[in-house]
Amino acid sequence: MPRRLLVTSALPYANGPIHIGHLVEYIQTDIWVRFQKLRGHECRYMCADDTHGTAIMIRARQEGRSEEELIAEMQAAHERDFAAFDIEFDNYGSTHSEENRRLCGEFWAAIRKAGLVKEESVEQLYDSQAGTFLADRFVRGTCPKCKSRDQPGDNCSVCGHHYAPIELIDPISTLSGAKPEIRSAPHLFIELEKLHGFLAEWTQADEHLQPEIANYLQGHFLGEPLRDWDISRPAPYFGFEIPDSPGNYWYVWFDAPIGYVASTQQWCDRHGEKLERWWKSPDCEIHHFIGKDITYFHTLFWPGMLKTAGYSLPAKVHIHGFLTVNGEKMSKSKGTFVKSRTYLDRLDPSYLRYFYATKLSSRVDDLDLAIDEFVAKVNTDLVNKVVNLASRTAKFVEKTGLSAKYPDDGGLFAAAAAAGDEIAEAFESCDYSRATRLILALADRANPFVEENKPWELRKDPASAGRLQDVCTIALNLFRQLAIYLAPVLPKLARQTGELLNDPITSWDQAKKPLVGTPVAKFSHMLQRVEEKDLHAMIEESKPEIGSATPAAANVGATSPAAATPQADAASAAAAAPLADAADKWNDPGAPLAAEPLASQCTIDDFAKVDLRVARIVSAEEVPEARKLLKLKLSLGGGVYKQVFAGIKAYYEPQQLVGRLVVCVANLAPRTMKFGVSEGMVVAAGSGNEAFLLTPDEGAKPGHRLH
RNA sequence: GGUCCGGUAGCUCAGCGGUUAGAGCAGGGGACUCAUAAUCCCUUGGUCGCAGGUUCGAAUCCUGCCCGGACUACCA
Repeated sequence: MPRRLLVTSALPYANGPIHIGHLVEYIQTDIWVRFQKLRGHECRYMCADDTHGTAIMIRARQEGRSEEELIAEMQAAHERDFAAFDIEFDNYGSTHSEENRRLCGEFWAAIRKAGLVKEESVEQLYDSQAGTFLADRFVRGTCPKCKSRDQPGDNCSVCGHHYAPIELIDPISTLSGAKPEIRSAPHLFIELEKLHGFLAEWTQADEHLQPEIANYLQGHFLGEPLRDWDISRPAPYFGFEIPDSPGNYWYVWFDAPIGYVASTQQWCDRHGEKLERWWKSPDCEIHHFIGKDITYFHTLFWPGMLKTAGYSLPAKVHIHGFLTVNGEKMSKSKGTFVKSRTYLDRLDPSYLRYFYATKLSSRVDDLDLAIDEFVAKVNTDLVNKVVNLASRTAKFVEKTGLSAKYPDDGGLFAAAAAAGDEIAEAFESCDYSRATRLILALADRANPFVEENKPWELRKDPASAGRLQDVCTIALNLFRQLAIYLAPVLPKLARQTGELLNDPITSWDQAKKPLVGTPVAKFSHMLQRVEEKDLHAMIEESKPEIGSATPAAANVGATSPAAATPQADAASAAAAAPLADAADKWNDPGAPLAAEPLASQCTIDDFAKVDLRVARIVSAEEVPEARKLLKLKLSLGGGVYKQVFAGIKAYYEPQQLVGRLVVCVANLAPRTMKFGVSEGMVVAAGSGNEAFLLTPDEGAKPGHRLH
């Protein structure tokens, strides 16, 4: 029984190009859509560019052109990239469309009618020079808590404190450099709390969400009253003006998800379909694929909007994690922030589609692209195993075509056909890593068959011509099964296989019945091996121009030789420890070392990360409620101070510490403790039940670094 | 600090109450030469993070701890 499925990916923002991180989602979704279509379901894939908001407005202004011109250019680039990666939307729209404007009005009217809208005045920073209110990202200033300068508009990078932009001391607009003023303006809010009961139920019911997400929402948001959602922005703003609130615009996150519906509307108009059949029919399943960063919008606001406006709720919101490269966050300076263009210049899109497939599961975990793993997977799995099957047999049957009757293969084809259900289940549940594993296991059975039947020997004897044709018919049918199962992941390989065997791949069930009697086309390579050097070149190309990073690197180099010596000494001393040394008349016992053996070796670079400084304790006080902590104020000289909570209450009296020099870890990430922020650490020797602070020799000054 | 996820072979992972813990890759040995230096056969390698508990039986369930990651921040 065919299902009706409407599938979406999150709308990419029109402010930047598509990169390999975005592609995790579009590839994941496209595989799922292609799988559903291959299974014979009525499935449509909708997406659009997300075009509204301050960022677009500002950028258009900076580039001296209209927003419309900017978003048209970005959209063309996005669509080109998606097409190059074989991501096939049924409709790709824009949130800046008449369909979307009309639907936003419809949703809005319903929300108004349900009594969910209220108006409140909001104070925001206003840049009178640029003539606009400032979103968080366009403001910098001094942190109201720790007083660090030049911090972003939402939270402090030094102490981690969160605040509103208007709390910043000496705020500066990053648009004009002007000092913004505080202005208040009326904003419209949706009172989401009125939908609390519905959302609490919906998020927990019927596996609409992955269990970890449902659980997270319950604990994180639904455990307390839902906050009102500020969905309007005063002019100037690039978006849709709210019909019953002139001068105010819908916030981009209001109109963006409605863009899913608007995109479907465009598709419907083109195909003579009714929107209701997709968005208001209980027979249609709506599936959203999104990244974990926008969970909040898609699992609370959006279902609330749909429910209120009388639209279908999602059958499932599939949430994925982020891409990391070589185990780290994508980084522009490391060149791992690879744009799809840069990738396409050097590599085959099939590689990335396959690699992501082998890494994706139904969970929200981040996904890592490790360069050597990428190369190994693509070459061994796809080229050496899968494509190799065709590559080593097709040319033997170029002249004869496939046998007219499928020969006895000892049950290989039937076994692979039977595996189809399990593979399909894995695709259905978005567990593509499992699907690809199951498929590759089939390839591992097909190659030995070729090995045992030696077509290269059969071809030498004209009397074996029939057997040769049979062996190759079997091998190519086993190959074709793999191509069918991999078709959602590798549409190009499926097309090539269809051409090779003169029978297009259009349905999952084709894997159940052997193909016989068709001509076989001349074989040409289906997929090139991937070269590791191309990946490295791609990463090099993604790095920004050489800039300010150089002095830092030189600095590290300069400290290395000096610091290398003590390390070498420590290592040799440790190695010599078991031997008696005549010069050592102290015979210190081995207990302390034995109690805490040496840590694993570290490099000089590792050591250089830790900035140890001489510091003076200028004040020390008890923290009455704390069992172990003393609150210390350390001076690094020149008026630089650090507040540190040290776990030495049991061993030192505060007054005996004041004035003395100690060694502190000066670049330790600040940590908010129960009694305040600790901005460093004082080093001390000792096991768990004793502590001895270190004091430098005479002459050391606060601020001296330890090398 | 809290919440969630994870820790199984050198690497990526499967197994998630029932023979002696598996696969692929990498490593070692051999075979083959049709194939994109591909393939095939054999093989080395593991106190399943640690410690308790439940059970006839635990990698698997429970508790505590340690480590890694994600999210979040006076807070579920």
